[in-house]
Amino acid sequence: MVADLERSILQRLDAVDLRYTTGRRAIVDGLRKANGPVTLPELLQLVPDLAQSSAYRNLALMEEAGVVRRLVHSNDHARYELAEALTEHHHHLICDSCGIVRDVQFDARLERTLDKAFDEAAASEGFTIARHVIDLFGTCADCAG
Amino acid sequence: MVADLERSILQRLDAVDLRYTTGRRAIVDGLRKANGPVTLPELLQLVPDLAQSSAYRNLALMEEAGVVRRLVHSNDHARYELAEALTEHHHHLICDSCGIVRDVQFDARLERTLDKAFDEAAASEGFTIARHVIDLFGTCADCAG
DNA sequence: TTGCTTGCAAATGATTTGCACTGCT
DNA sequence: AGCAGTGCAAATCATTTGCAAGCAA
Repeated sequence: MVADLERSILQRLDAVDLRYTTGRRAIVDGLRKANGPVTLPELLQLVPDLAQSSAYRNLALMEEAGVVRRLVHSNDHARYELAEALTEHHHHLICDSCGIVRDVQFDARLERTLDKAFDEAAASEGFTIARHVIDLFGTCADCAG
Repeated sequence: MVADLERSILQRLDAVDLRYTTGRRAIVDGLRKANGPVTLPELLQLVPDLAQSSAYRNLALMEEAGVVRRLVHSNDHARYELAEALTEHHHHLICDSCGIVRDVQFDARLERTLDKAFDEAAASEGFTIARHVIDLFGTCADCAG
């Protein structure tokens, strides 16, 4: 499975003439280790010996290459995760109290229902929907304690 | 109806010792006129004679007062709209091509279904959901042309 | 060699803030 | 008078970029 992931990433990078360097591998590994999207400072902790500018630059390049996704929830640090094409469609649970972000998946049946409903709602405004993003805000177990 | 809105805003501002000044009224009117959340430059166009810093400052203050909501979809300008408590629960259609954002509402039945499904999904991660945000990305009628 | 990469330091750009001034109350 | 509100200009801070050096094909 991991080999598949690596191959897929290599393919995407190749397609835009980017090398899969040690630094980029380290970033990908860092993103894989985390169980949710991470901020840049968090990523730098997971991947020591990585220059901040290189992290930013490579995340941007890999975002364009379809390997990484960038999320912006607030005004401070953005968060990064592996692109859905490489993982699985999922959504986010965001704790209002501590700001942590965790992944959640819905079952396929629900996703189908959602897509259908969203398409219909969007049609009335003349939009064609390509994808949806759902953020669930609330309180995490730690903060509820 | 508008009177209700004004009263409600006044109430919220009063609660945190803010005056409902001409400038703030102008901002609120600007937000009401728009049919979707607006960026700061857009707001300044809708409300001439408003200093940029005052716009930012008052939007921030009114956000804290629960009158305004700030949305961040990308790295550039954030977008502002009236808080849902003052309007109606809705979601956003976002055009990948031109970046425009339009409001959409789902019917109450769908919203109930969503809330229930989200609560269940979140429970498995120990989260308690307070609210959800749904962004539908795609192509608007103008860009599809 | 050729060209992609990297780290450092400097630049950028949205947003914020200090301060002196204006205007309610 | 007394204090909230405003505009201007300067400061912040995440992120981006220029550049010279490193490395792989």
